[in-house]
Amino acid sequence: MTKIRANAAEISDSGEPQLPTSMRAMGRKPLRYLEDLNPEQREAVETLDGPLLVLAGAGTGKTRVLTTRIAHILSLGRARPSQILAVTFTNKAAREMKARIGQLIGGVVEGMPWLGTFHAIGVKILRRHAELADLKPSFTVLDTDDQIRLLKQLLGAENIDEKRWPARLLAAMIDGWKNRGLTPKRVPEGESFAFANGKGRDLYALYQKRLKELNAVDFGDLLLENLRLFQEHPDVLAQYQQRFHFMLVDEYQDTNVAQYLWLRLLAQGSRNICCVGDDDQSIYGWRGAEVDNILRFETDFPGAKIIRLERNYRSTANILGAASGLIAHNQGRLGKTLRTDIGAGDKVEVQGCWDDEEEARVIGEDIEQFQRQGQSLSEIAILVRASFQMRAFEDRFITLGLPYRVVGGPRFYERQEIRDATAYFEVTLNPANDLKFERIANTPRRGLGEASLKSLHQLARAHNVPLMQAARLIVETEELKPRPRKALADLIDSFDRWRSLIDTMRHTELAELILDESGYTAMWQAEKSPQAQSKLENLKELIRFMEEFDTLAGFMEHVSLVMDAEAEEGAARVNLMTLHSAKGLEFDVVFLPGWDEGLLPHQRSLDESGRSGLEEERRLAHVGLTRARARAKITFAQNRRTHGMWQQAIPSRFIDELPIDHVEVAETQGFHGSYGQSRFDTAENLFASGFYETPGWQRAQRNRPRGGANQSPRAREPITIDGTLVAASTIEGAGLEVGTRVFHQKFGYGHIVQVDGNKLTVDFDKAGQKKVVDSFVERV
DNA sequence: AACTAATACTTTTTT
DNA sequence: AGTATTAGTT
Repeated sequence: MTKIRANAAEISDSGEPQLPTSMRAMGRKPLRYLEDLNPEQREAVETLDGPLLVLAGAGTGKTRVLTTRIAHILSLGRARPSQILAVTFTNKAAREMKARIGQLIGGVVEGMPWLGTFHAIGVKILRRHAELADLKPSFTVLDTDDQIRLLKQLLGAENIDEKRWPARLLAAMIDGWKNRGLTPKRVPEGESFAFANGKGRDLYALYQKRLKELNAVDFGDLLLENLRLFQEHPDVLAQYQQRFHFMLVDEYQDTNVAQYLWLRLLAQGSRNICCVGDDDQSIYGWRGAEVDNILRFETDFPGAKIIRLERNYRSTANILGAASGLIAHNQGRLGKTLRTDIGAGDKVEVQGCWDDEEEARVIGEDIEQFQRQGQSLSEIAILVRASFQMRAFEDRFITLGLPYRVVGGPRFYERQEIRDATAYFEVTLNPANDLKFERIANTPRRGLGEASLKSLHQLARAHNVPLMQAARLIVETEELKPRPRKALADLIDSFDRWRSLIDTMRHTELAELILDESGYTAMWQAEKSPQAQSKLENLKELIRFMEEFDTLAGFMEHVSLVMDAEAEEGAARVNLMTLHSAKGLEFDVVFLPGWDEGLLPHQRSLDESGRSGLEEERRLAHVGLTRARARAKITFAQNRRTHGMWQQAIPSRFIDELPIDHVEVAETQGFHGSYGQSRFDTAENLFASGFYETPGWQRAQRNRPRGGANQSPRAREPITIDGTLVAASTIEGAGLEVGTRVFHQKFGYGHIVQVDGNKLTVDFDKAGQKKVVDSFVERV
């Protein structure tokens, strides 16, 4: 078989003289890279034609399949690098793929122009056809800050009380609509009502209008505008359909509706789309990811082949067994059986603690123990559900003198000083960028306060010109008091001067000049707070990062999309992070603290999304367990401080769902709580008095559909766009529609005013309008 | 415009 | 409880 393929490679090889020599050289070798794959992986790499879904469980070599597949396509000469579309979610994943393809084909991967994040590729396409989207090719991409700032202005102009209707909420709603591929016109009436009594949709439309005026897009637009471009200009779509001979998608379970539609349009060309993902690792439902996308793959892409990667190369049998047993409790899944050859290993440890402090103490001691055994600290991780849990560990590690690092946290580009600095650069390049102008107009303080900016805004709106233009006008008048007037005039002069230097001065020098002359560096130097120093360091780092680009404009293009802090590899440290940021990573030893009911199945997730929320929490737990190679330890606390108040906690139901054979309940030292030796004793005692007794939980249990493993994970109305079925699933709890009279344990009687999937907006007779989950109400 | 007092938050996070 | 943002005061 290898031989036949090798021949095929040679034949097509000669027909494709454009291939780089390194790849051609590879074609002659009998495709050695295939020999390192197991049969399923190999099939996934070699099944090139038609739609393919690779269900890759945790640790089964997902990235390897993806990268080898690309190498394979190239070496067979089935496509040139520029004819392959490969999308990931994060820049990190894209970088890693580039590096690994480089290793495979020997050398740097030049000319994989279409390997990148959804957003990066979206920008690229949109810039090429900006005019068709009513934009100039130089459009800017707004970050979240700008987005909020803009919406605040809009709300102000519309006289909407920002207290009652915060800009953040509107931003989240608009984001949600964009994630679902909804333009303002298509926003359902009912949902529009959820903001400012029905103004939601109009505000969205207004916001889009302002974006166009500013020649800007937000993150959501990158996909949405692409979609519109493709739908309204079939010739453009056809162009890309013909270009992309092969499409590869990483983490398919995380795609949202807009991304899905985008992929589907493009895939109508070659039909060679390969999606890799794991429905059991879908943990981003709350930000628009549709598990249904992966569950429905066969329907969406008729004739699709599905390959399961079930051989795990990461964890011991006990860890895998525990994780598999846990995830088996989920109903809406395609189902996989993970195997490993690594051996049984140690059982998963479970230990109860008195409170979160003891939890940190116990884990700290364990880590020191491992350290004495020669375990590297960088191979140890603590994975928490919520970031507030980190504090107890940080406190403990500081007293122990145990080096640790917090993974995740604010990204480099999101830091205040970086945003300020780039705002200066942006305004230098593009004076019409009002949002950035506003951001730095009075930073550092130069006497341009609220009042001055307000007059400026008025003038800008009256003349329909950018703020910078308005500023030029206003300094010629008596409108402002002398002091702000002078400050503004100086600022305009400065920007003009900086702009005149763009072509002559080296961009890094210019950047330093701008930060110096604007007084921005001086501002931080004058501040004595401990953070000021690190902010100055970050600014230096920013300039260093700029070296990698040729021009200021080139740098700015990348800044909002591609920049993030690189993890400095120093001395070995214990890793502390959330379960979400742990996805895709692996460690020898993993600690999973806080498996408390209400924290690991997070209460809010349960409240807001009912059973699908519970299942997502279970997937989160599963992701946590499968990060471990050799050892995993789960802990829970009996007492936990929630917003200042001590509260009793009970062990997570997930602990009881772990298969007993793979688990060992640890002796608790110094622990004298109300529970005995067995975790089941505990659970039973707590069953009698705790969460499971609440009416909501019981009702949720009762409404839970039985049987049918093929049940969809979520009940909701089908989503259609342009009559295209986008996300259909079975509709449970039928009969719950607008107008239906319902009863709720806590809120009493009311009638439904809006249905959004399993979320209902109910107007209660006594309690007023509330959002509730369908399983918590009863028809009356 | 800058300080202090009061008030409102508090799951997860990428682009 | 603790912080982060905002409103009110000087």
